[in-house]
Amino acid sequence: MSQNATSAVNTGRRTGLDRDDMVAAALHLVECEGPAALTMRRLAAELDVTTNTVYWHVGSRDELIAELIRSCSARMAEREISGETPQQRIISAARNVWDSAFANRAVTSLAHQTGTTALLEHPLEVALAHEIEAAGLTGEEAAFALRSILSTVGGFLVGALRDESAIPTDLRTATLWSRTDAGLDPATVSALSGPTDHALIFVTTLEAVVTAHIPA
Amino acid sequence: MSQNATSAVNTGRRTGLDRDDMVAAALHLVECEGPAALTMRRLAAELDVTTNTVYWHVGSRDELIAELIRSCSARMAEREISGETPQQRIISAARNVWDSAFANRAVTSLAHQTGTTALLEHPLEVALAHEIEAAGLTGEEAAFALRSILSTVGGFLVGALRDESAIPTDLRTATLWSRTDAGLDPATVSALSGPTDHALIFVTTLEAVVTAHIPA
DNA sequence: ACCTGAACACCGTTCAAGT
DNA sequence: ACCTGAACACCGTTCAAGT
Repeated sequence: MSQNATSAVNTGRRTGLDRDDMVAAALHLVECEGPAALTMRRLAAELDVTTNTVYWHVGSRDELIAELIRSCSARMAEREISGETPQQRIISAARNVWDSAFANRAVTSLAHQTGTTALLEHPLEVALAHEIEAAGLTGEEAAFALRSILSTVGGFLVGALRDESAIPTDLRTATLWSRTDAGLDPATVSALSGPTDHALIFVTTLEAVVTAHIPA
Repeated sequence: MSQNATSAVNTGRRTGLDRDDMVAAALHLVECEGPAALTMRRLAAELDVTTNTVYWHVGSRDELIAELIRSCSARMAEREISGETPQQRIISAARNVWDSAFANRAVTSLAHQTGTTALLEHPLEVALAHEIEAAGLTGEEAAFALRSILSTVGGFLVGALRDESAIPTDLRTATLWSRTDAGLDPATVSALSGPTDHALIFVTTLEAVVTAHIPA
């Protein structure tokens, strides 16, 4: 992809690339072609170096990904919290987690696959924690509310970010329901065979969860 | 692992194995050594055959996994629903999804990684759908309630089934919170740095979601 | 119909060697 | 300090060939 400024071929040393360039190229790869495209060999090819050069700078694939997630973490946290009441502000903060995940779905999927979701969302979670404390909860109570809300967000995100097009037609949720014949109302089966408005059910459920955990 | 009954070495034809044996061995592998252990080569070695033999019987890795999930699906659905009121029975049915996922966490993780969760849980979802209809909801209303409840279950499952020991210490949720210094109450930070009682927050939140979506 | 040997095109990672 | 060539031990999958 990028050629060396110093005319000649990459023989010997000095590519002019550093760790940050590796991470930047990795992010570019993930956002353009998805998490699966991020392989060490592919990244090396993109940078016109050997895989070993990548290894020298980033250590390993896991470290590269951790660094990538870390670098996105701060950027994704730049979101405003709105609302008058504590409950409204908590809902707003939780929606920020949802919105930022959607705005960066490739990176979010990568984090999810590699178990680094907590790292990616931590700044947004801290913001949410502040709003929960502002509502009057601390300690175990605050932790309980935060974890409940975050799990709720996570559940809807998994459903909403799942790439159904990558799944064979006959294994898709809608297909499974359309083939269901277990004495359910045809209208119910029909509704379940159609598309899902993830954002709508998320917001509705989020309000219920927040109302249940946060004193008015 | 298993040797041929017919004395000699596997030269030529007839291993005496069929598609079901492949699926059974795959299940055994997943349950004993986790989803990552399920590779075509590993499975072939376990059965004392060539990878091609596996391919001949199951088609591909994706088909093998789909078949594996399908075979677990029915078995995992054998759960009773208890409770007097519609709400109680819905909560019971939702807990069955949770309980069966825990009882079969290796297979559940595999399904989750391969996008076949819907296939695995479908019978339990059908049972839940029946209880929702028994509560008086049909069509879009029933679908809305079902999807909300299932997403909620899914969110808590992701958190509860995640293998934290596979994540480097400094990327774990607890570690991230213990290092957080953003003006939060020390008691809150301390609580968030400790272990999570997934089952407790799940049950509490589930009740809130069900109450919000199902008329009493 | 059922199975093997050999190969293709990938992975992550490491070692010894070069400048 | 920084980079390459070559290799190791894996993947999923396919092709031609055997019985």
